[in-house]
Amino acid sequence: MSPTVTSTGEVPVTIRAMESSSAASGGSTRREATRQKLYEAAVTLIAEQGFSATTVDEIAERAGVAKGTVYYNFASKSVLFEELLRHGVGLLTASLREAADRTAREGGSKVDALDAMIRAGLVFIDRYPAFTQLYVAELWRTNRTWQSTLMVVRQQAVAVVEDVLRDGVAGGEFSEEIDIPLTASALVGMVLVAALDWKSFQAERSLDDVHAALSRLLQGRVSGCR
Amino acid sequence: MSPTVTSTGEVPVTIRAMESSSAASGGSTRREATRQKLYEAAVTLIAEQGFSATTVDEIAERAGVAKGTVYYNFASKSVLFEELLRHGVGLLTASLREAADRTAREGGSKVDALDAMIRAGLVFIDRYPAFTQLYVAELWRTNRTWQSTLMVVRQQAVAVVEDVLRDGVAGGEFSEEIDIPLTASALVGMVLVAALDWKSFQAERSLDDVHAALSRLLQGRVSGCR
DNA sequence: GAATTTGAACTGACTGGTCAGTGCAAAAAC
DNA sequence: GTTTTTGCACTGACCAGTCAGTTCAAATTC
Repeated sequence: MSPTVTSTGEVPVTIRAMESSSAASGGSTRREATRQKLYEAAVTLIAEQGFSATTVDEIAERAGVAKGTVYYNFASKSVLFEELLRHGVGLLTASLREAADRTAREGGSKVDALDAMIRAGLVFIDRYPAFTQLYVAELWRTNRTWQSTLMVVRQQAVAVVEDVLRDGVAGGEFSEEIDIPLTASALVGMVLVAALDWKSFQAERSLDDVHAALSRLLQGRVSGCR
Repeated sequence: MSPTVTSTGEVPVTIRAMESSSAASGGSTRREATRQKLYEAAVTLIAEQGFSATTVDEIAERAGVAKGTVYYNFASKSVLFEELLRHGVGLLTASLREAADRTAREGGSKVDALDAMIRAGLVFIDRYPAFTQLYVAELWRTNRTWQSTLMVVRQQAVAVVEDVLRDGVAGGEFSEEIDIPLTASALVGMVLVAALDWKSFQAERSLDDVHAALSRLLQGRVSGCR
């Protein structure tokens, strides 16, 4: 399930896997290609309409595949959805972690790491807005069907942020008073909501622009300080 | 028969209103009380399951009312939902605005106003977690059905925050460089996501505790800066 | 003040339609 | 010759919305 391997430096966008993956590395079976097409079809439709309102026939049609194929590849509609969730969050966490690691490697501070992760988050949302939408829409639902999958998947993403905060506290860069899980949530929320609003209501703005605004907020440069 | 009939929406408070059992809170009419029960039933179910997965039969049952009553009171399932949205966001914006005004009246700064609004937001989410869940889940959906309602309703809430930021910039308290709409979104997101995580995963914590953590983040006291 | 009327509010069985999932024989693809 | 995909008919559950009929408190009449 690991995304494409990044060999060397050079802004390694580890994300490509979500789009039509032609041959390249691992088991690029025919089956894998079909599943990929189904993911792509499903993610858009479910983001637009929600899980229940999206029919399997629609997904198959959008993917250009027969309905039977859906069931040949996935046990059920909800299994398709769960695997889609895991797939997408895997890409996101890999990208966040990569940003944090790169910053560390380059000797940046923990604030730099957070800033790099904000950017990585924005890049991800820019590329996969539908997935992000869908994720947010389902995350806090009390529905038992996918609750366990969602919990796991949420924890994966938030944990990356928490790790950076923890290191920052340990290294004296952040106040010992901060509440790590809550601050991590709040930071994720900040990026998530700002980015979704960006995509939904001011899509013309550049990523750099949005990033700059969030950076400012992160560093408390909004009110007087500095 | 009666002076009570009105062709428009206006529900006149009838003479016997005081005597009626449910005089206490909002609803004075019988009809109003029923609608209230339906709102409450719908908000919980839709937050749990999503709009499409929630059946009208379920809503009626939970409200202790016959299915026909739902259709007597609302033109359709989605009209019920739209009115529910408007209703809830009305409560939220009133509460935010009240917090901002109170701070201004007491001579607080704009940061104080933002802080008071964060608290008001937390109090709201604490009281109506289901509504908040549902709101977040639907807000960025690309579905055409209620997009207009959602846009209006979103703007109402965010505008309150934007106003405070604008005043703060005008008064020199905030940097002129800040991007008002984006910062407002980000702040809303910060509170929203932190609060939802609080309710979902660490429900035992106190509101003050959560508020303190977010205050710290707002004032940039996380990283070194004072 | 008892009897009667009125109509808004409510009820729940019913209908027409939709959709997840199945089954399977034949065709492609590898 | 095995794996994967196709196409399509079918089923049984489920569900939004309807409608003919019931309830009951207030208004009206006598």
